[in-house]
Amino acid sequence: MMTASSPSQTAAKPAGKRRRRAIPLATKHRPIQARGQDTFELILDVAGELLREIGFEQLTTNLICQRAGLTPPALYRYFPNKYAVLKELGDRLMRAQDDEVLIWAAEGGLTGATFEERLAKSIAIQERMVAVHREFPGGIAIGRALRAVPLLNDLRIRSRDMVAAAFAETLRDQYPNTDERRIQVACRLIVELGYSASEMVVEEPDRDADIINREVCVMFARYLEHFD
Amino acid sequence: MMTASSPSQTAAKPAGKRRRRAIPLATKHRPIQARGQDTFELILDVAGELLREIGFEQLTTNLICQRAGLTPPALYRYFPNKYAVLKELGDRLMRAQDDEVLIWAAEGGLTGATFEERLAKSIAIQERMVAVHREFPGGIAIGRALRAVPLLNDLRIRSRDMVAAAFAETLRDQYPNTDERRIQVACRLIVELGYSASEMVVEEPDRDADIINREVCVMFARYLEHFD
DNA sequence: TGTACATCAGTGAACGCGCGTTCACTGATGTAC
DNA sequence: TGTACATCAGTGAACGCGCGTTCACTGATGTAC
Repeated sequence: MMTASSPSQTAAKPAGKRRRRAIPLATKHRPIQARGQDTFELILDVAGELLREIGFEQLTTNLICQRAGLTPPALYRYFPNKYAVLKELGDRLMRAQDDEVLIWAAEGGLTGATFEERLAKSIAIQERMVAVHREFPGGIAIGRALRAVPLLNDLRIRSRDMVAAAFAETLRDQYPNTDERRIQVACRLIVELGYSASEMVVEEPDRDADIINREVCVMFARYLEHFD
Repeated sequence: MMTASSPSQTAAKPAGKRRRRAIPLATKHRPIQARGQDTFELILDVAGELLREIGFEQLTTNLICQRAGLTPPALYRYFPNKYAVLKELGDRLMRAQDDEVLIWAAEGGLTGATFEERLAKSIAIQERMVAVHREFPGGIAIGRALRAVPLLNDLRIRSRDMVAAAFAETLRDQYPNTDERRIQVACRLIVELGYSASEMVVEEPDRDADIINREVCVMFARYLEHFD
């Protein structure tokens, strides 16, 4: 066997199922002084930049420090590991998305007298989502990481379900006779597919962004037309 | 500076943008004898298993070897690195999906006299996609990796576009007056969202799999109802 | 307005581990005659 | 049907690198009096 670090190895484990160590994600100290807050933000900025350049797999804490002009213990003061950095970035990206959606929902969401009006509102939020994703430094790589890393995926799903719940709230009035569970699933589905479509747009920037945004919204609108 | 491996370092690069080394993905030798083929398959099986257990980030060549009862050079004989293993798995998963869709398309695809008939056909293929994903060892983790690793993402997109092209072929007859570009985008979108929905089902197994499958197909069907 | 002190923030240098990779080698399989 | 040889397949052992992490320390900032 190659590794023998385990002290209490009783019977030779055939090919040990490595215990999935719980990766701590919480930030350690939040900075108190202004200088520390700058460093904290610098680390996140640099991490986003590096994510865009090399992707999250190649990302290491050492590399972040090097680029930021810090020594490792400085980063380590705030983040226990690179996943904590990713989580903070993921939190912020999700929150940025959530905020846009909640504002949009508070302003009426999908309500509109005609099909065209509702469609326009749907396209508006879809385009906002794409914009948020694009403007966020390293947004694409963060989006990918959110799907790929199980721990972060939970984050993504919580955000999506929260948005979906807010969306369901607005639909419930419009479709009072529709089964509650169906409304919920439909909302989760619409939000998930909306995210997918915006990632599709962001990942393939040359390819028909406007058509994709429009068509996916047409899809949602047609679906909701026949929803009850 | 921490690293100084570069011999011809002229002016101190401020914080060197690491050159993204091209990762070789092709398998090296394909095995010739039966024994070698078994080893090749064993490596892939074990890799799939490990992917399911620990995810692709924690996956290492050493770990695959250990679990498979091989020494590293045995793996290294066939695969230059873990990405090559992933690529082979990704190829196979994509091919399994493609095959299902192509068979389905050859058998008529979405054609049907009534809305209900077309919907049923759509649900059938959607459920097949979910099944393929589920039955494939490590399918979930492979799916995630396909999105997260840029090199593999290209693979995914090629597969999707191929499927979309086949799908477009069937739609072209039904909607002779529709703009060609719109047909293409719509097909890419439908395929992408179909994949997303099936991943959603696979990732959250307890949650309303049947409803999700049905609703996403209703969405597509309503959309296509008004497509021309 | 200045001094003493507590706390916050970051440094410099080093560590152990395990990952990817390689080398020279042995053993297994197939084939020519 | 057996032997010699070429090629395929896999081993054992080791390597260098860089990643995550820690230690004891210095310097910066804020605060009490």
